[in-house]
Amino acid sequence: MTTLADNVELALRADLVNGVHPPGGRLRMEMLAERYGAGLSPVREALSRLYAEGLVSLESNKGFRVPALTRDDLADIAFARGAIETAALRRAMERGDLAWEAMLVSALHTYRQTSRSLDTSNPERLQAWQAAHDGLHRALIAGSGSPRIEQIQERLLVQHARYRQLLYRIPIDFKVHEREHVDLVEAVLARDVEVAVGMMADHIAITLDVLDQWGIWNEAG
Amino acid sequence: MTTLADNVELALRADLVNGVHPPGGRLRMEMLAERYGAGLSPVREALSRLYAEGLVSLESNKGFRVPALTRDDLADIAFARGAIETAALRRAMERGDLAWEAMLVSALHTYRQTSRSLDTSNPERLQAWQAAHDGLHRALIAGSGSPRIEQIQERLLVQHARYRQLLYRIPIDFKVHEREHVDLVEAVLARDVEVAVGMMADHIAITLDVLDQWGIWNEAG
DNA sequence: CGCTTGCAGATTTTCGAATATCTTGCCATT
DNA sequence: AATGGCAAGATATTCGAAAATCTGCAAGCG
Repeated sequence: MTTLADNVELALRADLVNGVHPPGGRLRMEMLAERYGAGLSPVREALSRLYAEGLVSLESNKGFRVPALTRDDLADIAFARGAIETAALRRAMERGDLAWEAMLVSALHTYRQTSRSLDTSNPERLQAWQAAHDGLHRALIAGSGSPRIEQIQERLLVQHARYRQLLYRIPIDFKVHEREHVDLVEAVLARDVEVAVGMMADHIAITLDVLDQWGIWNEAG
Repeated sequence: MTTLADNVELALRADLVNGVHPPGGRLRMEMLAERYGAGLSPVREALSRLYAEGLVSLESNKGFRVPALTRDDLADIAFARGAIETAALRRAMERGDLAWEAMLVSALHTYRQTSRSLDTSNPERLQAWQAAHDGLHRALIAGSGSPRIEQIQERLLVQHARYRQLLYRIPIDFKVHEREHVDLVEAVLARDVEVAVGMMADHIAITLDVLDQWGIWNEAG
């Protein structure tokens, strides 16, 4: 049996990623308690965990807030992801076994299928595509065998996901995006370490470049 | 003004690092509340944060525990540190300015002085040396300009610090240890990226090797 | 007119008690 | 002797109210 705080944490994390609580805004305890059907204690515990995860901010005696979305912040996420995921990928390619390869191929397949039937105006399809995309990134480094690296990556992915709201405002060529991943997995399976790591680094850096080109940051923070 | 939960978190983190609460043991709420002079709410909030930080574990309806010290866990910390700190160092060496260099030299000086007057049986001196050592590692990557990388490193350093208890059971050649750091900083200041990054990687890996050689893991977990 | 001061309402933070869950040991049953 | 169930105590979790803190505004003062 899970505790109430666990449930609230889960629901709250999902809502934060989906922009239900506007970035930059306050998170009033009473409002949250009502929304998630719990008392103040479980809500506060959930927020405390999310605070340590970096998904909400906290100022003493002034309560919790949703961090604003800024260019600098996204750049930082991208840099951290680059560091973590390239190191993890390198290690996964050195020690990953057949089971890992199988998982990777499976994740790629799921991603390609959801990518093919993607329709950004259909929330359900979008959700499935996002899950598949993150799943592929998780699978890529799953072979590294490092619980900490996986946890850190997981958290960076969640933080990155908050920025997808912005990304969908501009026309993305999903074909190109899909090709990046297909090529990357191909290099990984060929155990071509330097090429794969390089592609991973480029891929992670691209999101920021795209947003910069479309001048998103004036309107959004 | 800070909140009670903040104070408890701070005190608890220090105690966990210093082994006041035995690894593998339970952390009973009432006992903690008394020890830190607070009610259950602030204690629970502090524990919730530390849980998300990875310093304590939590099982639903069974409370919090101090994670055991195991070889696998230390190996994981070392790997994660290697990934984070080498990437951060590389970037710091590319973009670090004179202010960073000055900070680095200062941190090295403090470390050398405390190292020289080190006496592992003197808690105060030991504490100072530990602080200086961690400070030097923090300074090394401070130039990277990435809040997230710095936070992740900070947390890994804290988790690593729990293992120092074990490290002090064996005779360490602090002269050699000091030399490693001096050489590393020298390479960093010379902006010799590949050499410096390689030294950093080696340095982080060594702790585990040393503990393995002395067969610590049978007695300790 | 501008600045401080203090009050009222809103909100966060903390407490103490109530509730839910787990653990242990005993007893009945097989 | 082993197993299963149950009750009692210990403990974690949650609630509802009290206490502390912040915010905005208006009165008082220079």
